[in-house]
This record gives sequence, structure tokens and C-alpha cells, in this order.
Amino acid sequence: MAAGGTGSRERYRTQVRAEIKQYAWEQIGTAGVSALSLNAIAKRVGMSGPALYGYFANRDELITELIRDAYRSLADAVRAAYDTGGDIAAVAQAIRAWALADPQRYFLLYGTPVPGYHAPEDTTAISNEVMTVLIAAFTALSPETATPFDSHLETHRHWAPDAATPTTLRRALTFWTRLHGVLSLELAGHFTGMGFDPALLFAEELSAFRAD
Amino acid sequence: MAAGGTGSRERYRTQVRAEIKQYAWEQIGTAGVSALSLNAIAKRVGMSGPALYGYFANRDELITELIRDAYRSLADAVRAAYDTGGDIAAVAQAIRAWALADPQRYFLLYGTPVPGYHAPEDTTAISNEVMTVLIAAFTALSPETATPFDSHLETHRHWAPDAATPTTLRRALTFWTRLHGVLSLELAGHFTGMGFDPALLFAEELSAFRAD
DNA sequence: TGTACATCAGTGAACGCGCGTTCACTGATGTAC
DNA sequence: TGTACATCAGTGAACGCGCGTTCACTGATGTAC
Repeated sequence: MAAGGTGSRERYRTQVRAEIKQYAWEQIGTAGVSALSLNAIAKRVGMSGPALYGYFANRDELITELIRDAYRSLADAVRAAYDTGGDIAAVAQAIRAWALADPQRYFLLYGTPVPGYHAPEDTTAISNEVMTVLIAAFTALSPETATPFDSHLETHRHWAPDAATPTTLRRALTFWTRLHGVLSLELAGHFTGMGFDPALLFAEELSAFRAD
Repeated sequence: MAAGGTGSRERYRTQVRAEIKQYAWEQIGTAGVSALSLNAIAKRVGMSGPALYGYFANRDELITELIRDAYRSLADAVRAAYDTGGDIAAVAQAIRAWALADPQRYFLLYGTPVPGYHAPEDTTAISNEVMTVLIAAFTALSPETATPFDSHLETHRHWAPDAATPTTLRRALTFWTRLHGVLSLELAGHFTGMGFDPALLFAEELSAFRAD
């Protein structure tokens, strides 16, 4: 008897796809994206190299899929934090936790760009979701005094919803860049020799936004 | 007649070394570090692959040398900006200009870390020079009110000179992380779809430090 | 200034490797009567 | 329930490629008498 709509073959396929991706992440975590090899993954999964081509058209498609999943995962984490905790701090900590859980996954999205590679339309759409949540979170806060950059945003904001004020956009944007600044340097190990606690520096950056 | 200390053979060697590095940078700029290939460089320089081993022990040594040079170049640019312009803004713009001149060079230092690679002692020493200049620049500014993180720094500052106050250290550190945040996202192209001018966002971040 | 020797830059062949990807084929699994 | 057929997952061989690196050797350059 066939399970409604999802045949066992199809179910098997998605299961193997997931397993392939899992090992792909393992490999990325160990040696970075550039070392990701289809043959090595196949060996781990327990099949021959060419077998992967039944699941992914080629190496690029696999990577794109991983990027898509990563953005999806981050967007979900951020949205969940906002929906439950509600405030900026909760969102920030969710981002940090997500990044620390797998640094190379974070770098796949926000690290060194591969020259020539252009992410497909839909992945950038998902990455926008993160921004949307940030904007929503800042809309709830009391407005700040406007800055020169805000007036520039006034005429360069086609990427953001009309509802938010330029000041809100700017704050969300700055929130993002600042968090990324501390976080990426921490993940890349640039604080290692310094000896202070990166979590506290992160909290420090965060606190600048709480003081309205 | 031998030129004092520097024979023509030796002079030739350093010249070729420089040429090799130049093409290495060209290749990094085009396709990133992971695509850097000794054979490809050799072809560009006009000699056979094995010939490079007369100039660099192996691929890793070449990359390490490039990293060293990049840190040296950045440190010099930052110091020069501080010595002539004197203020924070001049230093910040020097960093940005340096990064924009060759994004992949910037990412080689501050981008996605290669898992397992550890930079030799002396390169981290050069990267500290940048921090030293930042601290000097902030020492000249009027002190700000202390934050919780400052007291943590009080007992975790073996990386920084005793002369500076914790508050100064924190400001220099934050300056660095914030600039890196905007800059790296800009260089990675994350603002591309948004349409605003990254230079203005950078200036906005910078202005937060001028208003003492 | 001329010859004899040592130094050293660069070559070409070779090794072994792992990569992405294609192709023709086998064997198992699910489907239809 | 049993048989016949279509579907499809996975294999193994093969292709061509470029990589880093070693090695024995050639030919030019500089040095010493």
C-alpha cells in the first residue's frame, strides 16, 4: 500500500539527500567549503562517487542547497527568538548561538565571498527575512534622533518595507553590522590571543542598543 | 665588482620573489586563496612549476609570506594615516581605502579562517601593530564613561600596553569590530541589493566615535 | 685579460593523488494486470 | 496471489585534468687565480 502522496522511494530519496547534506556539513566544518568534495562525501555515506549525481546535479548545486538551508535555519532561529523573547537582546543572542553552533556555517553565509559565485534569487530572499525581523524588532522601540545617513536612506530604501521609518532601518542595519563585526572576529579567532571573554564584548555592543 | 653586500644574483632572487608574489596576489584577487596554484603562478611568471621551489619551500610558505606582507602593508597604512592626519577618522578611512583596494587581501587576513591553519608568531605581532595605533589614537581623545566590559578588561588586558585605560582599550576594540562589521559586509557584497551608499554607512559608524 | 672551477637558476620528466563528471550496465524495488 | 514489466538506485570503469612535489640534469653566471 502506497503512503498517501509520498511513496517509499520518494521518502528514501529525501532521506539520503539529508544524509548527504549532513556529511557535507561535517566536511565543511572540518576543512571549510573549498575542501568540500563529492567523492569524499560519497565515501562517508557509503556509496560510490557517481551515485551522488542521482541526488544533486553537481557540486555547485549541493553548495547552493547548503547555503539555502543555512539561511533558512538562521532566519527561523531569529524569527523564533523574536516571537518568544520579543526584544532585540533575545534576537542578538539567538544569532550568536546559531553562529557558535557551527562557525563554518556562519562563514558560508557571511564570510569570504567566492569570486564569481552569485547566490540564486531565492537564497537572497531568505536572507532578507532576517533583516525583516530586525526591522520589526526595532520598530517596537522608541525612535531615536535622526542622523545624516537616515536622509540618504529616505531615497535609498526600496529593499525595506514602507512602514518603517528611515531611523528604524538605519538602527536595524547598524545592529546587524555591529553584531557581525564582533561575531565574525570572534569566530575567526582574532580575539584568541587577547584573553578577554568575547561574550562580554558582544554583550557590550548589544547594550548600546538597549539604552534608548 | 660585487655591489656591497648585495650581489647581482641575490638582487635577482628578490626581484623574482617579488614577481611571484605579485602574480599570486593577482590570482587571489581573481579566484580567492583556495584557488591559488603554484603551477599557474609559474606559468604567468614564465617558468616551469618546479622552479618556484627555489624561491619558496612550498605552497604554505608562499601563503604565509603573503599574509605577512598584507599585515605589514595594512599596519603601515594605518600608522601613516595616524602620523599625518592624526585623528580616528583619518585612520578609519585609511583602513577602508586599503580594504577596497583589494578585497580578497582584506579577506585573507580577516575573512573565513582556514580550519587548521595557524599563523606564525610574527604575523600576529604585526597585526598587533594596527591595534597599537588604534589605542594611541583613542588615548588622545577625551575619556568616556566606563562600561561593565571595562572592568572585565581591567583584569584581561595582558595584550595591551599598561599606559592606556580600560576605557580606551574598549573603545579601540569596539572601533575595530564596528569598522570590520560594515566593511566586511560591504566587501562581501551583502549591501549590493539594497542600493544605499556603503561609504555613507561607514561614515555613520565612524561618526559615533567622533561625538565624544 | 684568460682560463678553470664552483655556484646556482631553471628545465623536463615523472610520481601519485584526488578531483568532477559521463556512461553503459546490473540488480533490486515497486506497479499493473 | 502470481507473474511481467517498468522504474530507478547504485556500481565500476573510464576520461581528462591540475595539483604539489622530487629528482637528476643542463647551461649560464659569477669568482678565483
